[in-house]
Amino acid sequence: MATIYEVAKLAGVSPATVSRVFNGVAVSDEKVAAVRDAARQLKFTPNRTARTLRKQESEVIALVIPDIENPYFTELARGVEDVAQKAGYSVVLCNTDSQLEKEATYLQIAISEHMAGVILAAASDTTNLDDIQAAGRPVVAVDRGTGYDIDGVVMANRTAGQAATEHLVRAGYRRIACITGPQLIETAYERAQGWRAVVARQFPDVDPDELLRYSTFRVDGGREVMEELLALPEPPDAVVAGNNLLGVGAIQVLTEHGLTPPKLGVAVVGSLPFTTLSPSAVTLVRLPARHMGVTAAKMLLERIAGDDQPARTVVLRGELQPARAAG
Amino acid sequence: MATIYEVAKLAGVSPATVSRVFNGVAVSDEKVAAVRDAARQLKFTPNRTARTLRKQESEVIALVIPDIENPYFTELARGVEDVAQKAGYSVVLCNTDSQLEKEATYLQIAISEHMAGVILAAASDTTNLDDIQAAGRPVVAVDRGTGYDIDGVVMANRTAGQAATEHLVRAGYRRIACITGPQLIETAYERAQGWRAVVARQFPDVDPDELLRYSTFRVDGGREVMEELLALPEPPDAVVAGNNLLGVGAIQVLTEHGLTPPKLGVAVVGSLPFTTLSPSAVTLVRLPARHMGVTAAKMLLERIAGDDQPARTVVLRGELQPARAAG
DNA sequence: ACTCTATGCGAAATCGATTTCATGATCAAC
DNA sequence: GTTGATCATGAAATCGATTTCGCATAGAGT
Repeated sequence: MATIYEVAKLAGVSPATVSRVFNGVAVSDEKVAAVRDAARQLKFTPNRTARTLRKQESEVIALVIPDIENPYFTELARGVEDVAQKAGYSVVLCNTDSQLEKEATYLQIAISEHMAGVILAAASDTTNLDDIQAAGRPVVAVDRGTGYDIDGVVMANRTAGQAATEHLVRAGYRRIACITGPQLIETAYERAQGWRAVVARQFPDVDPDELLRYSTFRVDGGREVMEELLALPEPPDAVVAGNNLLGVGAIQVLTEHGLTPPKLGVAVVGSLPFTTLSPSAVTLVRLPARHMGVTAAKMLLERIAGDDQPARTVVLRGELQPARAAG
Repeated sequence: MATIYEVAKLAGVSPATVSRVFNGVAVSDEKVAAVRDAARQLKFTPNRTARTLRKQESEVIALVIPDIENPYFTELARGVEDVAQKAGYSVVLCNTDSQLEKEATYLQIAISEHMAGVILAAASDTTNLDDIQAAGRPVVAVDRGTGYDIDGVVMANRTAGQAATEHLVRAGYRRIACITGPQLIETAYERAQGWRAVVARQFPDVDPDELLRYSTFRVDGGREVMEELLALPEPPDAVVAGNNLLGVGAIQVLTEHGLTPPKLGVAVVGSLPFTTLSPSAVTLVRLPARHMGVTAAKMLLERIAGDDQPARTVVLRGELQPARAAG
């Protein structure tokens, strides 16, 4: 690859002038022409590494997420990418598998690669952001909080859990279970709290804890606890799934048991983009994951540009999509 | 962030020695201790940008794919990530949306950021790799060829299409359609060719072109052409879907029409990780996407390490998973 | 005892861009 | 016509690591 020096020599100017041409600083028309010409001839592309080293900032943002195989997060990623790309930034997608150690590694890399900023769906609320804050890199939290006072975009989880449950109540179900993710993950906990509030009000004689299951936010987790629920002496007649993958797992198990929804009512907090049930027999509270990504990316870009207003938290609401009777 | 100079000063050695300590070059025990001590005190992390500039190579590899929202590619990404991460590399995930222009931009970035190599699922077979080859960066093709003589990992697409179709024949279906991706994408074309071979042999009186539909590799594409097929004067009694998303779209439409498989036979080339049909009424030819990622990453790492044997192509076979009778 | 090699280590060059600083030219104002 | 401001431009410093080069010391070989 040609360097700025070679371009300078061919154009008969100094390297400084070449740099100025490419950065929009005032240069006489004739030199601009000469430089552009030389650059074209040599197929010059500025070396981003050198530029980053000198400017102490790169046009790369890190998106750190716990599970790249979850469509919820890829949809989020998609939103981030669209905004970033338009602004001339590229996105490094970092998959942590919910492991704090992997997450810490990626955050270190973000620092030592001088990345412009980080969008983080934290593996846990004990994630340590001291170093990256000390490095002055902006961080925007998505989906979950971080324990730091930083910008964030989250879903209205409690409301979503509530809406899902209420809809099942309206549909006539009387014994509504809930399966959700790890208790330590706030999204899992809050959605369950939404469910709990409705159940406690509507069915005061039911012991909520019997019908509540914490699991992983994965398909196999959903399968496992759904089996447990069905094996109860008095099984539920409906279930609220705390995220998309749990929903998939639960529905799989139900189908295996001949309890295809709506025989047993199912409401999912999240979307099922690849479901083959259609028109859906399942109630969804669709979460605007892509919109979350877009919002977070915009906020991050503002911070990168130097905005230092107090930290903001944006809360996005899910949208109830009621089950239609199966066709 | 502390620099190597500050560490050197605190440890009472030269910056060169600090560098040597961190790169495993011979240094006396006492100086090693002093340097490590100083580094710990200052929380020193080497600046990767400076290192990349000097070494002309970074520990980052680019994974360029056409659709990050397709679980097939995220599974692939997962395989790449696992291998890369273990080898100390991080992965930049670049989503091209099958647009040559976006793809070209990302390839330029890979060059100008001195990335160690690229794993590429090309947007089209006209992708231009001249620049990146001139830059001496290794490229491994995945899923699809590139028109260049480089390492690659592909699926046995024709065989997969054939296996899917043959299974439908064995299951008694007589009028088997095929929906696949854009004709210009070799995976789409080859899978259709597999289908065509079987149909031509088994049902010589059928005009294959009437039952073959090229579309996009997306859910809406599958929906659209499935509707078309059902509207035929003489509709098919089974269909082969050329990838996972087409399969999802097709099954959605079938469900809407009350033709839930196996009423109308469905075989999909690919996996349906988030399907809610279970035990599946759908025949799958599962493609080892993750394995493809692992293989490609290993090949790339070998090239990065300097291996210059002739280009290799690895072909992976799908695995037939017959539909079980619905429970 | 006298080379000869090996080894540890610091000084300085290097990677390729950006940016500061100094210089000379141009032009307006009084 | 002198002063001052503005502007284009080049030389050189800078970002922070790695690496070459050369020197000094230590140990091996004859």
